[in-house]
Amino acid sequence: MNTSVGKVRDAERTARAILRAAQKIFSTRSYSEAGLRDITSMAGVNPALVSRYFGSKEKLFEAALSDVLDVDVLIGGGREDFGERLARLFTEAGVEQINPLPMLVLATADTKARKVALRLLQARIIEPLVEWFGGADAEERAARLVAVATGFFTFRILLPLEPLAGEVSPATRQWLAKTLQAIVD
Amino acid sequence: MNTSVGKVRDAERTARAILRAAQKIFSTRSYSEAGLRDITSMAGVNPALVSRYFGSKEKLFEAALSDVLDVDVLIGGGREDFGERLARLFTEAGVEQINPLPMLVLATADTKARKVALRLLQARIIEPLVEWFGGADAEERAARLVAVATGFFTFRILLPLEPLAGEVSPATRQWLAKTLQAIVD
DNA sequence: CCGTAAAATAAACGCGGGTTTACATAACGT
DNA sequence: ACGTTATGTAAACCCGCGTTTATTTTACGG
Repeated sequence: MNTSVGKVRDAERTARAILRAAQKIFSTRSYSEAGLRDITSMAGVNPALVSRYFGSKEKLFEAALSDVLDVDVLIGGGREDFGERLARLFTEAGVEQINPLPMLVLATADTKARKVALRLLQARIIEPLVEWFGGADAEERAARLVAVATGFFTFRILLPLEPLAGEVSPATRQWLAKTLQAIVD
Repeated sequence: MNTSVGKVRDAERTARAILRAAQKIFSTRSYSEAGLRDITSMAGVNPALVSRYFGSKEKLFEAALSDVLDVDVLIGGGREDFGERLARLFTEAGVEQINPLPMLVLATADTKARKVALRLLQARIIEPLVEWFGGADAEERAARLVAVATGFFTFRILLPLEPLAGEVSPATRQWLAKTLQAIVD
């Protein structure tokens, strides 16, 4: 048993370090621009370990995205303030933190990442969302929600368009809240 | 003067052929996945001609996107049926045709293409749109519009999410029209 | 202690990318 | 008609990528 910190040899710890680094990198760079050497150097390990612990770059991406996708931040509250809550979440989320939405948008570009993203999005977000919405048009509502959220984030983070990038004005936040709330009602 | 069709040597014609092929390819594949050899083979010419006629892949992308971006399809009509008109445009546009929206979304992934896309979007779409909107919050309205349109198209074409991909239901089209119209009013 | 297996590394491999270079061929002025 | 220039091609170059292989280093049970 080793209780010291630092450069101990621990497979689990190393795999986690790679996963965390991958999540950070994949949140800012596209699948093809995010080099395995970038990720592993951020984690402080050798590129070959990706093969060992995750099998391939694609599998690593899947693990990274899957670990980040969490529907509870969306539906973990009442339906009344749904729009307000999500609008606050989306406008306050910084660029620097790990975020599933940029990862999703960035994934749309690469064929491999796109397949993985669509599958995970369906299973981890859409399906619970449909369950939560209920009703005949639940699928449509869920799709509208992710579409608006993704579009908003695209121009807030990836293509920083001035009124949306940086600090979001109260007016735009209100518009976002209203638009999202309309999807629920 | 050569009036025959086919394999005549005409620099302008060749450059146009490359540009058209580039627009098609860049509408379906990301900047990094769209190989110059794919584009030039579709145009029926040699890859080296990209260097000659456009300077670089990045310049070719810029020319291709610039040629396709057209704000008139957005503002070329009355304000009353703005939402309806755009909703019909966005839901009827097929995957196969050249389309600026997929190009934009796909461009967000690559660093080089992103810079070009943001600059062109600003100059060719946002600014005329702001002019057309008028008023104090014109920038905000323009940004909201492109955000919603882009989000919608992301899940309609690139990440084909079922209720949005393929044939769009009347309910969703109505929702889109209403959402877009609310941005104008 | 020591030997064995796990963990991590270093270096190379194969491949495809954009781009450049050298060469071939068609068009056009004189 | 011919030589010059524009146009197009073929092949190579250089680079970075994901991945594999061979080797070194650490941990742990006997």
